[in-house]
Amino acid sequence: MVSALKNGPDYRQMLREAGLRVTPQRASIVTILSETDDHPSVEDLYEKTRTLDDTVSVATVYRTMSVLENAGLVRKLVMDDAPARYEMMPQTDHDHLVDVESGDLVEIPGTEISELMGRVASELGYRIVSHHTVIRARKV
Amino acid sequence: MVSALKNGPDYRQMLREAGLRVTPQRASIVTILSETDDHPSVEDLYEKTRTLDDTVSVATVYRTMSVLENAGLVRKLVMDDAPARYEMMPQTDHDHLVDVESGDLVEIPGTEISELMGRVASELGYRIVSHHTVIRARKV
DNA sequence: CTTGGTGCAAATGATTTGCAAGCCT
DNA sequence: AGGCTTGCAAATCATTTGCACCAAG
Repeated sequence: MVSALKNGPDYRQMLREAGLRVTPQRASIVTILSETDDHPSVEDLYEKTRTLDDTVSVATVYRTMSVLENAGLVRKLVMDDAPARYEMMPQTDHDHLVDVESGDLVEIPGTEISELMGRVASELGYRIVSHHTVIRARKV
Repeated sequence: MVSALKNGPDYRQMLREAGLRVTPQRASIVTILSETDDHPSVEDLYEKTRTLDDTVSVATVYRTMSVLENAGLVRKLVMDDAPARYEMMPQTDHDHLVDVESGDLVEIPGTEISELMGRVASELGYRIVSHHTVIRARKV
């Protein structure tokens, strides 16, 4: 999952295709977010990105996440009481579950939940823009 | 839906049964929240409650919501970008949808969504504690 | 060049908290 | 009486923004 090239052209291209300017900061942030398998907060992302590129500021991480979210490249996970977390927009849709004991974020594979939501919303005359669902659960 | 008695003993009792102290502030806040059919934010709640009892402070509304949530008497709806909203814990379960145009909060009747979540979570070895699901959607 | 991006620090907005006084049980 | 609650104001936390400078296209 880890690319050999730091800041490889793949990420730059992804940005360019979305019609966004490619800055070194954006490339670094996307690199870090892409190669991480947990769901980092802005603060996490900031710290990790800094090890790769120390010109990045927190403000830029916030701004970048916002831009990427609007471009549909990343998904924001709104938490109940903790700062938001982010993931690259998944190709295989899934939902999330927070382990209330550990705080871990577990991915729920499968697309059933959002399909059902879409169906139910359309019965009310709506089309889903996004659904920010976080399930709090405890190990059995 | 609107009770004749302001601050009726029904709400005081509801608090007492939950093992909570009954203060005039709590009674007022619960009265307002119970008799409202939208999903007020703390600020909304504070303003409305003030018309009934001007000794209430915002801090107390926050503290009361927190206490009531822990007692399982109210449900907190975590929004994406706006302050949290609250509703009395519904007997008939339902989910929520935010109209991204108007900001309106629409209730999605039915229990299918949370049933599916529960089923899917249990496949991962979890039992749901709570799920705060808010769907952002746009009118068709 | 020109527009948009960035760092820094200050500003904002929501929610929390320390403290002294007051009320519920 | 004694501990939980409250109001007030100050504090915290996450996120946003103004501004002067810099860089991508």
